[in-house]
Amino acid sequence: MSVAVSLTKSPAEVTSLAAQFKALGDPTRLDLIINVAVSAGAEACVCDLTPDTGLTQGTVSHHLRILVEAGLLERSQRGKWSYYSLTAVAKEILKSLNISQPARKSSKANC
Amino acid sequence: MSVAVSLTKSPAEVTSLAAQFKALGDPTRLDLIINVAVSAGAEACVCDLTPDTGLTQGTVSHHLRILVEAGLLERSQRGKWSYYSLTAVAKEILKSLNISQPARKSSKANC
DNA sequence: TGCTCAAATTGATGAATGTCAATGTATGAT
DNA sequence: ATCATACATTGACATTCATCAATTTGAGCA
Repeated sequence: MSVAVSLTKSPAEVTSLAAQFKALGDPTRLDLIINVAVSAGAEACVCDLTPDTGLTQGTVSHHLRILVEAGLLERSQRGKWSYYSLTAVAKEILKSLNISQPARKSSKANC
Repeated sequence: MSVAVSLTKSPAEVTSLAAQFKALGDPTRLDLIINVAVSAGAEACVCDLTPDTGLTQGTVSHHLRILVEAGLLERSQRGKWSYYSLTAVAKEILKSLNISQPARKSSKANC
């Protein structure tokens, strides 16, 4: 019998991990994630996130979709607004990067 | 005076972090990093890494260069061989992913 | 029923990326 | 000096990607 215990990831795990890294590998998306993390209630809507990026609303929506598909953000629609929040995976990653959520932050709602 | 302490990253830090995530965001490169991590002596040469990828030697060399430029791998040439090993940053990231280095691993040297 | 606003989607475009085949470079052996 | 080996680099090509402008969807309100 083999006593060797593999500490590596399975091919499927590697693929999934790489996809998450890829999603975080764009400065705009990493910034979006961080902005969500430090937002009041740990969630933010597109209209709050868009101005900081200097990009078009459509482009920001596009990036948010990529982050959702990577399993890093969750979308919840309330009324006309879409609120994005961190998934457990994203929280884990940010924690290891020493990006915690502040006790409180001014909620600069724009919409 | 402001009592608020920013827990976010500076723009430069975000850019650098995103670059590292981007480097890890390719399945081949993530696989290379993991293979280096689990190699005997925590280092590996191109001829050992290439067969596992199923890619051309030139392509693997290309990916390794990207990982070096991202600050995730270090290159040290000894004789005809280039040995790649993890940087401190890469070790940190792998540790948070629960990818540790095994106590020992068969060194399947091909060259 | 319209109207307004937030967000998503579509189509287009230029830039970046992954890959290979081929070539170049440097090191060690004969 | 010549040759083989390990690796890096170059050029080409197809694919993916980030972005914008414009349009569409969908929800609440007058």
